[in-house]
Amino acid sequence: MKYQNEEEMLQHYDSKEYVTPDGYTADIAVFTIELAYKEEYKPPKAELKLLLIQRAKSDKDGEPHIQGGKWALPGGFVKPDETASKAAVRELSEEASVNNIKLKHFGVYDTPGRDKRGWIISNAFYAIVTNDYLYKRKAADDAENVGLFTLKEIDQLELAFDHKIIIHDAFQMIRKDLLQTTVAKEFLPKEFTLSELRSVLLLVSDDPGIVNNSAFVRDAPKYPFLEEARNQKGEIKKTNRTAKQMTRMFRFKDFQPMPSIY
Amino acid sequence: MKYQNEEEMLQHYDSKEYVTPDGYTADIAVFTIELAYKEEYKPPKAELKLLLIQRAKSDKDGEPHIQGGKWALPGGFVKPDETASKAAVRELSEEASVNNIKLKHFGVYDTPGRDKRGWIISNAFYAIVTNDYLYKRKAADDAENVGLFTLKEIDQLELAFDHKIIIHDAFQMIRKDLLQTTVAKEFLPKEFTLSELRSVLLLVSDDPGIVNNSAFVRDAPKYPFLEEARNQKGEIKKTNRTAKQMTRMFRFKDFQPMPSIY
DNA sequence: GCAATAGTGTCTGTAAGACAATATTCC
DNA sequence: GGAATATTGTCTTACAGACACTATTGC
Repeated sequence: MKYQNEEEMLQHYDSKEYVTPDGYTADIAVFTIELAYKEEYKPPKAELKLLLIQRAKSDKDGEPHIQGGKWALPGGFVKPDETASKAAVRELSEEASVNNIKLKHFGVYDTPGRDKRGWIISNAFYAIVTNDYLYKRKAADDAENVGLFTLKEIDQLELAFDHKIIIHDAFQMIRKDLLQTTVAKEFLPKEFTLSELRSVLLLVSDDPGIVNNSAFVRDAPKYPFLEEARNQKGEIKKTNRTAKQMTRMFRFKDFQPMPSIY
Repeated sequence: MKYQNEEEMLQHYDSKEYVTPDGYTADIAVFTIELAYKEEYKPPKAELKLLLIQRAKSDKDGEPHIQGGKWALPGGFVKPDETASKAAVRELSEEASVNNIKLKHFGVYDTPGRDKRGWIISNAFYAIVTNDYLYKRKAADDAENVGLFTLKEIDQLELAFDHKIIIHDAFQMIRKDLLQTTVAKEFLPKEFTLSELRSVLLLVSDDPGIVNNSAFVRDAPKYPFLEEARNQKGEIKKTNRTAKQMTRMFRFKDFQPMPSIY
């Protein structure tokens, strides 16, 4: 027996005796809903868009960049002292100047050959940012350009690596989560009107309980995860940003419902 | 410019210029429901259990094994020519002689320091096997022992790495999926009685629509993802394995419902 | 007053929950 | 007949969907 105990064995453990991955990356599908208040006193028209960056054709030394010119999800290599999730936060800040956002992991992409550089594993996250964050965005070091695209527009683009697949998965995931969890709140201001919430939900559902406006306003106040926004005096807050008539504002309560098919 | 194009650049790309992970593993939470038909003509009593292996204290050369003696999820290193998902299938077959099962990825565990051997990333899957598969199980090379445990029992065990966290996540995930998808079918034979389905659902829900037997049998036949099992003559198949009285059998249709909180 | 959104009322059919009653069958 | 599960029936209340109607307000 060469080693007496686990401590000693660990000192002799050398991972390079085995084949190890060549890289570990985090890619982020940054969703935003453009709540276009085109006219005053109108409920917004929502559009679900994804932020993509166009990869630079070459780096600062003039070397051609892998998959240069193609559009891609923001992301990059995870450093050994961080989790993929932390790397995602860092990359978003570096590449797209996007901060303070909600992240959720939704998949791992590790098909051999997906990246010509070698055995590279990608963790996919989706993030949701409200529109105003994106106004502050700017292209950074290895991003030539940044843009917002609908799923339809993305299908026309040439995408890097297997990002088209990742993006389709991301859209499916956000659709599911919008209906089964309260993530819709990430697309909305803290306090919102029912027509704003409804315009977000209409992106992903044609349930009559949502489409039918009367039914929606009748039932929404009863949802266990919503409550009316009130001021110090206990009065319901109102706004007229979606209609001439002042309308109630709501907020999400800290309650996670568990819908069931049974 | 050193390189003329992407081909040439790739030839010179050397991942070892960067720090890369020391390992990429797949761990599998193998669930099974023991449908104990203790007495004849009784609906089964269901218990949700997880398969764990006890890590060998040392390998065949007598070297101490990392985290030897502790209980752990079956799993192991992913090879460079496979996906984590494929590795999971292989490991299950090798370590626990479990084959032909449904796998679902549910998380990545990459907190620095989670494995003393270095920067090791684990993909977590859950798998569902019906009871009979497990009767064929046997401990293999680096597993000293194999056992089935309830969540309560697991909390008493000493577990390797961060497997206790992974296991808790796995139980949460299976609970959610049982209620929001049709995975329940993986715990059941292809054709089952309503009391068998109900005993599975009772593990994770106290919804009155499930608890109340009359309500359950009244509504279940109307679920869009269930249909009566019929023979060639078009008659509803029946069995008396859960009661003296013959009872209808059902099967899952190929329909994925999308429950909603709105 | 018009247009547009917010919110309420009405009606009908169906679903949910509780629970009673009946049916079947092995022993 | 008894025990145990399966299945149907009853009743009451709640909810869903459709849609008409009222309210508010800037122009």
